[in-house]
Amino acid sequence: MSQRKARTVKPVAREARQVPMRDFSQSLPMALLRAREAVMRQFRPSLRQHGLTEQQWRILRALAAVDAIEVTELARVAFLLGPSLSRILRDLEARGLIQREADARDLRRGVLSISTKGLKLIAQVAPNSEAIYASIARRFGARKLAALHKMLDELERSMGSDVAFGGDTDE
Amino acid sequence: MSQRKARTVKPVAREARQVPMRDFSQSLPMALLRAREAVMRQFRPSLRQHGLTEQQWRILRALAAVDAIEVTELARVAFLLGPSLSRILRDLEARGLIQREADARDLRRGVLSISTKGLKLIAQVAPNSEAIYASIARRFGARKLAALHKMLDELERSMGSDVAFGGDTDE
DNA sequence: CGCAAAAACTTAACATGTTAATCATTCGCC
DNA sequence: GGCGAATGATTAACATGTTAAGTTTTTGCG
Repeated sequence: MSQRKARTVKPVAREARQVPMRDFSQSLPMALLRAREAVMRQFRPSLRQHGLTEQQWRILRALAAVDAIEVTELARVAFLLGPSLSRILRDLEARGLIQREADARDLRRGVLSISTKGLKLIAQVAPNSEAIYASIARRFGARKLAALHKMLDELERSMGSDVAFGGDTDE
Repeated sequence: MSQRKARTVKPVAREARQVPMRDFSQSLPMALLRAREAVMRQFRPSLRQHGLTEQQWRILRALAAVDAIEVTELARVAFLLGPSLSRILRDLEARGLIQREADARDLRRGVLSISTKGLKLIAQVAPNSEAIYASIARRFGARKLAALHKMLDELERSMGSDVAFGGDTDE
């Protein structure tokens, strides 16, 4: 037991593990992740039945709300990074769910719109999706839901669009 | 202008696009995603400087808080799916940041612990990370932050561990 | 004992997240 | 007009999310 080199790896002793960090349970990103996952777990099966991922669904919904939209603007609205959006658009276009053409005034810009087929798919998924949302609002409470939305919005605003703390650059 | 087949794809007319869905701005998953991203944007650069991803950091923190832990339990605590965890553990072990051995009583189970090297890395990152967290708490308000945590926890609980609404199975 | 079912991981396969690099087009300016 | 910088979008490369399938070891039980 007092050998200098143990045959099996031994955990570092508790006294040596004292690390200057708050507990995991107080991690804000973790709390947000857990809450979001709990909500998405309700929606995913329904979307999956229709062959859609969460992100694809976001894009279709965003397109259904407008006449046409540019790629960059869609990325902003659907909250997706450019590279992810590029890949998904390629797929959705191949499936005939969306249409795309170049902006005549600026050939760099792509203009997107939803297709009739895409609209039909939305019409199929929407009722179920709305029912799930209603169920969530009922269980959690519409009042509290509104309050939560407000706080999340405030949190986002208070972070600003920049990074607030540089810290030890160290190199 | 009255040709039956336009040479360029035309957006579906507005009247035909009326879809039975609430607006994007009221999407709870979207609000949670945006808030989380706003927060994570503060932490990512610091983690990145030390060659860590968000998930790797979660694992190291979780390991630092205990003597040793099984893979499945770590997945639960760090909120990662098994396959993701498997990959990350392989990488962290190769980098010497964690240790692993098999449970002598049940060879299926892997027992993990953080290494001295891992602890040193945590000690390097933690101060910056804590400073960022403090900055967030200060900007958003400690009171509001606690209230938000409470609501997120309640939301998660109200979703339950199951899916509450079956919906149109349809096939 | 022996063997089918369950449990704990891991691997596989494909979609998305994330940053950096690249490509094509347009803009600003001389 | 022409050319370097800026812009819009895509591609590349690697990490993780997500579901299904596979592997190894245990369990439960006839």
